[in-house]
Amino acid sequence: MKDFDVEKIANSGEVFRLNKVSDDKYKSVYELISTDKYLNIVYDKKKNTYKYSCDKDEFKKIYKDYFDLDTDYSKYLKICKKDDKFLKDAIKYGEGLKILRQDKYEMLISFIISQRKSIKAIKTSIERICREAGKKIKNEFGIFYAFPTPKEILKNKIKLKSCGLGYRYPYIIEACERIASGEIKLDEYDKLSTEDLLKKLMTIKGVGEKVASCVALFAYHRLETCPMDVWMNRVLINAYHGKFPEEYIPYLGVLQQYMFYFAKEEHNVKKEY
DNA sequence: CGCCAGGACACCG
DNA sequence: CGGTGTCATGGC
Repeated sequence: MKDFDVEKIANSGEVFRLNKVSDDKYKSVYELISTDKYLNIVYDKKKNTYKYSCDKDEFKKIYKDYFDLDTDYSKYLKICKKDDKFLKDAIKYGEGLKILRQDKYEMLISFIISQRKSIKAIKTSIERICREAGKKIKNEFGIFYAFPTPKEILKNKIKLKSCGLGYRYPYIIEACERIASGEIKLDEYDKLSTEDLLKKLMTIKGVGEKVASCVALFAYHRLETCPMDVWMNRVLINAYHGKFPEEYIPYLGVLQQYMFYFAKEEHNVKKEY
């Protein structure tokens, strides 16, 4: 399936608990843990198909939406300007990427952790807090750990100090306190405009514009939000002379995902664009 | 060993 | 408002 590529999504920096666990000539196996749910995904290389460990009802109810499978991304990507070689190459390179609909709370904590860390380091840090504070999941594939709820994080404060969180530790504790107390209701932010959503998220200590944008894009599916990290800043300066074209703005978050993935994987931002 | 990582914040002018 | 130093720690 060229319009849905789990391998690329797993490496795209928008989801941190989707990982390849085995790979041979015939198939690749991936594991996804989202909140407290486990999904095993087998990609058949010959048939070019995916097989999932859940039943069809659950897939339809949860994962179709989670992976945004009903959306034809060509409607976003066709706004690429004809003379925009960088985006054209990025779209081709990133074919199969999706903007997922992930859990709001999990994204918030994950991206607070993400600041000044590599994607690899983010993943290990998240796995550690899940192991220290998350519920144990046992199934036919093994033993896994759910993403801890705010209460579970607060209950295991001391253990979390050994998870490589560094200076982000107090940020996470405070965010969890405000969510657990009911002061912050992430679900209610659904009805806010994107501008107000970002403002609300940024009232949380440790959440600046970049982290708020990631949460808005990857959890609230605000496709116009464009997280600007070190890679996207290089893209903006080197390929767009400091300004993205106006017509990109409604879907800049989607386009950004292809640009980010292309730039990060190929390290080619400085070359010829 | 040094450098960078999907940055935020306090402080400054 | 925009610019600067500082903040822990893992990966490479």
